[in-house]
Amino acid sequence: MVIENQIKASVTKAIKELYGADIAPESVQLQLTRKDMKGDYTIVVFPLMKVSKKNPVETGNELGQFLQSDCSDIAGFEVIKGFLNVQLSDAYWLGELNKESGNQAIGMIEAKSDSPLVMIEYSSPNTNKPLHLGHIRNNLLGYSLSRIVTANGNRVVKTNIVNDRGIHICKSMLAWKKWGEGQTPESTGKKGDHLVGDYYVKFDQEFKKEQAELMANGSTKEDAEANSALMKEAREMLLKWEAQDPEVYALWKQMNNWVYKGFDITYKTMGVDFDKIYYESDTYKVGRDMVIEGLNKEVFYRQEDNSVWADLQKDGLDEKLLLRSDGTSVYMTQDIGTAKLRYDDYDIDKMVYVVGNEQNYHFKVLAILLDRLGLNWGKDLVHFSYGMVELPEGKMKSREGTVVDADDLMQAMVDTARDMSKELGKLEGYSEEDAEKVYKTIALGALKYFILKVDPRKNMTFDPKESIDFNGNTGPFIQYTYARIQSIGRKANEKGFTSPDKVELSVELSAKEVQLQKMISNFSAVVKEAGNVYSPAVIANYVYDLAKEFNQFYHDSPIVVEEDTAKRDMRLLLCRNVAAVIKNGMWMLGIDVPERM
RNA sequence: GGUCCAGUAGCUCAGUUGGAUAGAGCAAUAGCCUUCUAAGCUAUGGGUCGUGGGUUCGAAUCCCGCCUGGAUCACCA
Repeated sequence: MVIENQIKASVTKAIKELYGADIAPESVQLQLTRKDMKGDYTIVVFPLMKVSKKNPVETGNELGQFLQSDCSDIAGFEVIKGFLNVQLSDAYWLGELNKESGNQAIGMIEAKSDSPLVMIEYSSPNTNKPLHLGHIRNNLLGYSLSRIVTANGNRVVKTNIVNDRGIHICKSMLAWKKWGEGQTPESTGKKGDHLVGDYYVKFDQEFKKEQAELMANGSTKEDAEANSALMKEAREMLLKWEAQDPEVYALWKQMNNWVYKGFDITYKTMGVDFDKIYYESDTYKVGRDMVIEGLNKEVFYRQEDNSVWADLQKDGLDEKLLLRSDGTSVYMTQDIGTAKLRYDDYDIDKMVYVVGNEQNYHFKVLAILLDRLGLNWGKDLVHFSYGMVELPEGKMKSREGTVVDADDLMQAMVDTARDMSKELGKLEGYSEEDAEKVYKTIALGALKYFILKVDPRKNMTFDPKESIDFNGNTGPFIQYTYARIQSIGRKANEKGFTSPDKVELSVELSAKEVQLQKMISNFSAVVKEAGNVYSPAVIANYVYDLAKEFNQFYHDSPIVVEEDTAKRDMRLLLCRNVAAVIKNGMWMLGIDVPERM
């Protein structure tokens, strides 16, 4: 904010004139005053005692007096212990209010054609089972990040790498072939991803059965695993797939398509999308070529058994396998290939991978390898590393059936939102269809906010009971605040009050009103911060605080019913700006706000 | 064992470029709807900020040791 620089400059000047010392304006410790104290900005006096050679209170008072006469926006000050609290004039805050008047894009910077291009990868599902709670966190974080990065004035490409090949999908295919009796999503009425997931589970069950039988007949665990006929069949299927055996390939395509159709529904419900989707079946060969190229350039080396490695010891890491001795590729190879394709497709300035923190090591290695292979953004790639989602009873385990399915969860949230809304008697006069849209907005708002408000780096506990709560620090609370403001706008219109563009600078402001305007003025700094540290949680917490603040203001300040025209205008404009900030903040979280709820 | 991350109220979480009396929500208790949406507002109780040292005018925040939990160090993805 401009005012901050002004105050810092003024403090610098004061130090020069009062104590004859030179200090750098940036060294002035300036912060927003604690909410429970009087004042707007606080200057920490302690560091200045060295040059003032006086005690903190004296220094503070002298400084305060100087500032008040030097800076016209400063209306008063107060020194408490070693802190100089400066109070800005109402006129200053009203000026700030007028400045953002009618700005729907408040807090957002528009990208230009030469703005940095940021590619964000998220979601990255396997095609052998439906999406679950862990994927939800990934998708919501990725999508929100894309919005935050956009709001910071960058061009953004959202991308998804689909892990569509490998032994896991062969397991589902094999199980379907053996026991599926030709079932399809159409014949069963099941979502394709769930149907395929069922066969993945089926494979595992049959495999376990087989293992138990082998061990009952005297095999050791190791032998049983080595002699598994099922596993052998799955591996053979993978080889056939790699050789593009027509039958296997056709089945693979068919089952993957079922899954994609299912995923599309889930993504749509979740409200996320992608600009460009990559498939591992297209990228793994490119990766192999890249590794061979690196081998020729002697960036990598080949061992006697024909496997290819990267030596990372001078980077403080180990050696890393890139191609198996049989020439097939590993995970790392595929990521190199995907990176190469993206590099060719887009003029990427920055690449962000939204992937769980269990892969920290992988991305550290990937960054080094891409750099060695000459991809300019490789070294600076961002691994947006987020923590796991745990349930109150511990980790999700598919074997124990404790995995929370994404579709089920979202459906349950919508049902709860509907019940709650009907019970509260809201949305009377809405058509069934419109009401249903609002239920969905609230349900998804609750889920998204619940997940995004937590610092992404941390593991989080997901308690279904809590997530479905719509009171307190929740998405619906914020949505409700927005709807409330919209309602005020409608009431004002009914009474014929046009929302003003400018308010008079002579209006007196209450502490709450100043506080609200202060928060609005701070919004763009919050957006910047969120962009710098890649954290939707920063936005989430800010928007919550703002909504909380607004509700307090709302509670004891008449708005539409205020008789004083100037005051009413000021409050109406304040409402409008708060609404715009809430809407934009929520947009950055990928959460919609309803006009009524 | 090496590396990385985390530990804050009964529960879920904020707060770390060092600043004032560590904040919210949930849960509990007590209030507020014949003026703008009560999915709201107000009040009360609840803390050795894992632990022991250190640096400093000042430490939840920085440094070192230790304890606890998690991740990772695969010719798995």
